[in-house]
Amino acid sequence: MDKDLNTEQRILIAAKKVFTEKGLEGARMQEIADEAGINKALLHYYYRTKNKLFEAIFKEAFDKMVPQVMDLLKTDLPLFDKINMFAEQYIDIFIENPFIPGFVLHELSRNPERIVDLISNMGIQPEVFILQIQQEIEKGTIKPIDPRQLIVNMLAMCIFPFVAKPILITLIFQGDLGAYLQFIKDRKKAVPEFIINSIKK
Amino acid sequence: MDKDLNTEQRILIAAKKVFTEKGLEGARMQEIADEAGINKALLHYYYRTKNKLFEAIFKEAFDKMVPQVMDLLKTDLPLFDKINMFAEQYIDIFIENPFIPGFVLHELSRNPERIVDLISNMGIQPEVFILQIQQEIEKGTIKPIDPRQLIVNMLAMCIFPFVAKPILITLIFQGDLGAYLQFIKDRKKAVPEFIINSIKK
DNA sequence: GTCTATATTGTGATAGAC
DNA sequence: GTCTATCACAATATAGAC
Repeated sequence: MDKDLNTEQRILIAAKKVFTEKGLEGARMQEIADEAGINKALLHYYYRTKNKLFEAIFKEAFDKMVPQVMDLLKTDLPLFDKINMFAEQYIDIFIENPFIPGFVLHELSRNPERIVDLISNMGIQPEVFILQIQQEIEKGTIKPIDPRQLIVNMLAMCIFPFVAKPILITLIFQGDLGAYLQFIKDRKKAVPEFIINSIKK
Repeated sequence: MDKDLNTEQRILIAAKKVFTEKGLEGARMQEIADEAGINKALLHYYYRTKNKLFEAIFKEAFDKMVPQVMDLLKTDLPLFDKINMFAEQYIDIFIENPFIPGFVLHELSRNPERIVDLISNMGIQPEVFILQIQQEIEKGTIKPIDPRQLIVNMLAMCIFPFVAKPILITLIFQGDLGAYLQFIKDRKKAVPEFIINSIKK
């Protein structure tokens, strides 16, 4: 499996799989080693401790979760265009990495101090987007709304369906995985439509 | 601490605190014992294993997460009334139990088989609510929308702010916990308003 | 760099006195 | 019922040969 990749790459791929699915505490070094097709000792050779290996994976996951699409909100595109592109791009990222949202959210809850470090390095300031929303309200283009409520609603509707995947499949899709996946794809259009319907005058 | 409670009650309170904050894998029996003001052996006296104790806690948490408010959706109240009451009651539950959403979602992801058992016992059928939405659409009272998208949006906007608490506090509230809490309270009105604005004609 | 074998530690669980 | 002391095992981590 993946014979053309070097050992370190195989470790990172295996570790990402196991850590994102089971979390720091739930993951076993043995399982990561098996997944990578090597033995435990080699894991410690490349990354001295489990925590060091975890940090490498977590940072990568966090980068997927937070900054990429946030840059979009800082551009000078029209508001409705931003909302459309944001939902589409964000949901696409999670279709490719379905375990990332639950993983990052859970690990941040377990260890909130981490966030300050992670965020201070990257310039994620929602102020620009908030300002844009306020200006649209003043211009009378959209209905009055607390910009922070709007942002959290956007994040919630994009992220939640991945965090709640098992319960949604059972409760709403009667175990039909295909129906769930189609539903997720549909959300790339449905979510921005829902948002824009709510705020447009 | 809590000297008027008996040992079993103290164990359950302590276990709820530790399990919901750290999960099954992250929780330590020693920590639960300390929290309850007893020793490890006594935990095993009341609940033979860690898993048994966990199951007791998880079931209670799941009951808070899922059924209570779901009953509301089966009543014959007008649609907009339901949406208002649902958001208010659901968010109130999580204000009282802020760790429940992340806990339940994470543990269900780790062990999805559990869901079928848990749900089969309680009659949580979203069909009634879905039917009501479809009827309102046919009557022309609200805009056309996939009822499942609407339901997931409602759940997402109520639940997500609690799952993402640490990241929201840092990213949106610059570490101001009080602002976050006020924001959550405001959502009891803001969420149903956002939803109804989106679907009403 | 990669392996086998082993050391070390952490933690769930039990034995047995009171 | 509650405690102290201990066991047994699982899991991280290291030593050392190749």
